[in-house]
Amino acid sequence: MTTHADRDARSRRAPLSKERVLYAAMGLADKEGLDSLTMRRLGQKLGVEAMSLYNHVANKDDLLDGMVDIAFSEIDLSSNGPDWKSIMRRRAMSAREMLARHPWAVGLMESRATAGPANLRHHDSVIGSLRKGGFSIEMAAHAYSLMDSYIYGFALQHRNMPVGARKQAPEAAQTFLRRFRAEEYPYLAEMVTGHAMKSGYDYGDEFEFGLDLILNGLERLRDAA
Amino acid sequence: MTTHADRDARSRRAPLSKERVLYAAMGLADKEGLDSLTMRRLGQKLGVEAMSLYNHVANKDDLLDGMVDIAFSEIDLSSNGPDWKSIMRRRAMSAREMLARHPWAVGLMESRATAGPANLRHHDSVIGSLRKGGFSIEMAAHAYSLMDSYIYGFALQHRNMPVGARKQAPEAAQTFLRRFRAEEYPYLAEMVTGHAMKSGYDYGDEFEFGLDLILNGLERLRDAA
DNA sequence: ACCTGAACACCGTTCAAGT
DNA sequence: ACCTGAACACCGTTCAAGT
Repeated sequence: MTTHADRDARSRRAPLSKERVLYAAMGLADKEGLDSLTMRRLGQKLGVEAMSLYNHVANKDDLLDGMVDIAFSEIDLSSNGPDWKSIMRRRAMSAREMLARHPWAVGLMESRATAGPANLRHHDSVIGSLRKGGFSIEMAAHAYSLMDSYIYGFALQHRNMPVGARKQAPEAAQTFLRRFRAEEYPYLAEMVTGHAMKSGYDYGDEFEFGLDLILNGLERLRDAA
Repeated sequence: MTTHADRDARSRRAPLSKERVLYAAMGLADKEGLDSLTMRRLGQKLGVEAMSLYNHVANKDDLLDGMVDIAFSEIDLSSNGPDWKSIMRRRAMSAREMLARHPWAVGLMESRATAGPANLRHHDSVIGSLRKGGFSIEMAAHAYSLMDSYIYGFALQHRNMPVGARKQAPEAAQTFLRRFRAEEYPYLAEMVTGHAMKSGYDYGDEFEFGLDLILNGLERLRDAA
């Protein structure tokens, strides 16, 4: 039965478009996780039957591809800066923020076979910054592979942490410790109690240590060449 | 209807066990991808109905947890070696090989909340090697985070490459180039044509460049402390 | 103790039918 | 042109019933 309220809600809502579908999907995945993103739930969120979505995306893979490309477009690529290093540093920090905002993105990259336009633009911009910074093609390939492996790997590790460990390390570490006898894993126990359990510890802070080690190493190699 | 052949096959087969279920699941995921690993297909492979599997694993998550822990146990942790650096290098290379053998493993780590015994043993061994090598707790935490982010991130990147790019780069790069006009992404085009398309190029070879840069950087910081 | 068949509540996706 | 309802072939998982 179609009530007046239904009809009102339907006429009031903005018309569907691929863009609206993609942003609604991102919002759902951000808030409730990628598992909660089903065509039926997404349709429900948009006040529409699941089948209507197929008027705007070819299928679920197309939906996921679109989401990933939007995520890519959120990374800061501005190439004004004193040198390649500061540009790469800003990009890396921005990528990490994006991956923290959209925890599903790192897991989704895996299966996306075809890179979208934002992704291609991203590749081009990064390689361009390195080349203009004096890197040879080979060195630019090395550098890019290294930086992105670190960025995405860090996001993966961060995401795998027991939820609590990201913000309130101490409590999480305690429940963690309870799971095994300290004698069995002495070094691990030492690290948990003597480091991760300290208040104020946030695994996210580890990012800049590795990033700077990598950027400094690349700088050294570039200068030597 | 139960035929003689059915009965024979069933009596001939080894009795099911958690171990057999886990190894069959790994074989299926290795060969046909994680998407192909369904309880029904796994049961079929073992000559059993899907429901029988629940006698040996609590549910699918338990199955995946078990697979991940076996994968972890395949990483070489032997701690004989001249120094922390060579131990860490061998571990990293071994981890990368494991992740290449089991491409599903890196994607699965994401959702595994509870680390298995092999995983905990792994953590303890790595931290132990670093501590014995003269790293402070803080530096060991930095180093571990950096190395593993790189290892898993590299595996993720490697897995995301279009299939062909892993072995036969030139063909893959050509079809890649056909997808966009070179003028639009000049630096990307330069890299593809001038680097990735060269015969003999294998993205997997990039791993050691980054690994050694990281290990050398860590060594420098350790020596300075 | 282990395995099975039927059933349940979900998926993504198709297709003819509505407006 | 866009949306819907019913249907299809799949999932993971349960439960009572078989041996």
